[in-house]
Order: sequence, then structure tokens, then C-alpha cells
Amino acid sequence: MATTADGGARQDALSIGEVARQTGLSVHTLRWFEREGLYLRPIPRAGQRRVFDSADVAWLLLCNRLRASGMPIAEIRRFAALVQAGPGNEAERLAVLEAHEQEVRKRVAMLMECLEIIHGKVDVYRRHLAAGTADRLWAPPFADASSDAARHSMP
Amino acid sequence: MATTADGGARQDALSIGEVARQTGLSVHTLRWFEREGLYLRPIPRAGQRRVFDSADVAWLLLCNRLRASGMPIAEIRRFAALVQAGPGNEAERLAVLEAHEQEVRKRVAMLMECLEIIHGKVDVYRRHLAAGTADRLWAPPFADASSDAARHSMP
DNA sequence: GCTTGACCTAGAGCAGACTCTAGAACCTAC
DNA sequence: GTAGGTTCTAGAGTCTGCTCTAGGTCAAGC
Repeated sequence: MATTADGGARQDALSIGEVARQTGLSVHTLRWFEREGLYLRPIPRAGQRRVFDSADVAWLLLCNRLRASGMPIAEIRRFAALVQAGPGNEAERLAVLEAHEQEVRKRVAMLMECLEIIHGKVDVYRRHLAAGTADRLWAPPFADASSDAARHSMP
Repeated sequence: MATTADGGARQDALSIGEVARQTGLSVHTLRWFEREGLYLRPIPRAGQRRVFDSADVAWLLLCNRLRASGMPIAEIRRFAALVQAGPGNEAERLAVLEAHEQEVRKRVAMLMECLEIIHGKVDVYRRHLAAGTADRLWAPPFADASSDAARHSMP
């Protein structure tokens, strides 16, 4: 990430627009992140303009993954606050990450269950369409009582 | 689903409270679903009270899976409208389900990618904690310029 | 006859995560 | 020196998906 061997973080000064391009986030969102306390450090200014560096970008890219995997903003803020608090709370940071990992694994498992059910439906529709019996999949809205056995073959 | 061999759907008359219990949805949500047009038929009334049946419950359980897997309410409404429109549009219904299935598969793939990254972080923290070098994972918030090489080992 | 509990409608309120607006400052290029 | 693009702050608005409130009806049990 750093272009120099050591201590050269401030060499890559990035404008908010540049960071937006590199992270896929809008400048609005980047400013909003600051208000929400999601950065790992107070973003410094040149005059009144924010000056980011590549470590900020790296963090934002990780944030994107955390958000995409469903971590609430409040949880990201908690993690960022731990980092800001400095060394000594690494076990807590780990706990946050582990908890999220477990969450995501649960979500994946749940989605797989859903997929099975959804794919089952897809399969039923495909077979009925192929067999030309698709019209028996669900009764029309105001089906009279004698025809509503069809209501029980489900969509 | 049906307790009788054919045409007996109306035998299981369920109150909104009963349906809430069977589906895990709140009565508020069940009424809101109606306003949103998510049912497969107009829910009939006895007086002014809704009378559900087991086919409604089966649909709601499927809805739960669709919602849990991220299908937007608008899409569920679209599907419900197709069913309400009666036989003849089964290919369209299939298309909706197939599109959703693909969406979910994509989401699962994305989550797996995220998982890898998150697990990588977890791993780093675990190893540093075990080695007693966790304090080098991230520089404190106001680290001076000479120490911010640490900023590049990422959280 | 009265209380209790389940139900009704219409509509307001809320949480989360952005997204945009207004009005102004600043920098760069021509 | 002025036009155009980027940035700034503070705050309002939006969208989704519920969730709750207010005020009322209705049936059953004591």
C-alpha cells in the first residue's frame, strides 16, 4: 500500500474526489462517513479541504466489504473508535471482527436454505411449463369454491 | 396443506392472530402486506375481520424466504400480481423467480469474497495477539509522522 | 351489563443509510 | 480577472420496510 519502505504515508495526499474515484463512494458519502465517525483518524485539512492518504483508501475499501456483508454503520463506528483509541484493545477489535464473521457465515447458510426453496419453485415452474400444465399452478384470484384445490399447489 | 382431498380450502379459517403465530409475522405486518398488495388473492372478510386460510400461510412462509433472501417488497408485489392475474403468465412468474435466484447466488458469492477478507483480518489479529505483537497493528490516532509506517499494516 | 381481548381503519412515526440542496470559498486555466 | 470545476458546511429530504397510535367495533365470559 505504501509506496515507500517506511514512514512515508503523507506522500500520497489525495483529494476527496480522488478518494471517491478510488473507492467507488460518492464525495457526499465520504463526508458523511466523517460526520459518522467512521474513519480511523481525524482527517486532516489543507485550508478547509480534507487531505486523505492511501491508508484511508485501504480502510474505506475494507469498509466497503464490511458494509456489503451487512455490518451496520454503528458497528463499523465501534471498530473505528477502538482503532482510534490506540494500542491495547486488540482483543476487542478481534471480537468485533469474529462476531461479524460468524454473522456472515450464518447469513450465507440462511441464504443457501432460501436458495434451495427458491430453486425448488423455479424447478416446479420449469417442469410445468415444459409439460404444458403450468395453468394448474395457481388458481385465479376469484376462483370459485369448486376449483380452489389448485390453491394448494402453491406458486 | 389441504386437509381434504379436493376443493376444501375454506375449511381452515384462520384469524389474523393465528396467521401471525404460524408465520412469525406481526398482525401489523400482515395488515400492511395487504395494503401493499402482497397477497395472492383479496383476503375475504367475515364482517370486517380478515379470514385467512392455510394457503395464505403457505404463501406467507414463502414470502418470508423471499424477503429474507433480499427480494424487495415491490418485486414480491409484482409476483403476487402475476398470480392474481390468473393462468397464462407462468413464464413471467418463472422469470421473476429465476432472476431472484441469480441475485441470491450472486449475493452468496459476494459474501464469500467478503468472508475471505474478513477472515484474513481475523487471522492477522489472532496471530498478532498470540505473538504479543498486536500493538503494532495500527498506529494510534495522532501518531507523529515518524511512526506512521504502522498505518500501513491495516486494521 | 360490563370488562376483556382480538380485531378494525387510517395514518403517523421510526431506523438505517444514504443523497441532495443551498450558498459560499477556493484554485486553475485562459 | 473571470469562468469552470472542486470543495466546503449545515441541514433537509428520500427510500425501504416496517411499527405504532388513536379511536373504534365486536363477541364471549362473568
